[in-house]
Amino acid sequence: MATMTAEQRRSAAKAAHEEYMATCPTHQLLDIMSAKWASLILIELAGGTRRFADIGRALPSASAKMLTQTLRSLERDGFLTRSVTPAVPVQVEYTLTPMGASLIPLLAAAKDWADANIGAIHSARARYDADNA
Amino acid sequence: MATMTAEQRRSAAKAAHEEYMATCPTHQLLDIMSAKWASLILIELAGGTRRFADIGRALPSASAKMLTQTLRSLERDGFLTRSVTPAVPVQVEYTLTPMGASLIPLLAAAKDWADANIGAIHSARARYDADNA
DNA sequence: CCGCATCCTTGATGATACTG
DNA sequence: CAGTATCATCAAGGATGCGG
Repeated sequence: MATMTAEQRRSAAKAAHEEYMATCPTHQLLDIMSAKWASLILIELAGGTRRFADIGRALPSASAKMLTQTLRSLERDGFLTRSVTPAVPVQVEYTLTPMGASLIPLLAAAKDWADANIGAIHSARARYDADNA
Repeated sequence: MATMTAEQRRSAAKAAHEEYMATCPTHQLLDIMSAKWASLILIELAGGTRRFADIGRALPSASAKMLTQTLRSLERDGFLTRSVTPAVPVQVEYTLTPMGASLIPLLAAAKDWADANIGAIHSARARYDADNA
């Protein structure tokens, strides 16, 4: 069989697309930012260096485990730095890197759009739900 | 006991923060956009009206189920409209609403940032993994 | 062609308890 | 203070089959 079946073509297209998805910069960024606490942490750090407990107080609904996990992930990707001060008790401080800081305007733009359109979204949602009651 | 215990204060703060999270426009937008296929669909529709099967071909790695689910969700929130042409077989077309279209520049900004910084992210990741080997 | 229903797997999140 | 470890939960996503 020198030619591919329709099935094979679909399969190849799917594999190629998955490959693309895995490397697409935009999609990778979306993945990073869509972590439940990532954007909140970046916004908190936009106000300056913070200690672990400070972040915990700013985000009371996040468990310590999730804070650690998200902070580690953001550190790994170069959005922030973690510095430990050997004292008793230890002090750990988190600070945005220049790259992390450069993302703040994007978050601000998202906030502006959200503030401007959230009303319309809620209206659309209510209308949709009413029409499909 | 006229005053709250430390435990009660923490609990209250947590409840208040969860309330805030549920109403924060920015966070709601992040929720919508972080649906695995939402941004890809919006980008595809930015090129004009598309039929269901067209979108499926553009995103081969998405199952039909997820396409339907994501499209419904975006329709409900007013990002796009769905119109059915009663024929045999039926034709279903999806088009961005003005609000949906207004989100495209934001996605473009995210893409620009991602393209500019994805290299740095990968470097940071490699360095982090090497340091913690 | 389009989409719903069902079953199932898996990763993300949370609660709790313990350590340097 | 700043985690780590473990267990439990739950919703998102994927596979498959049927129906208008």
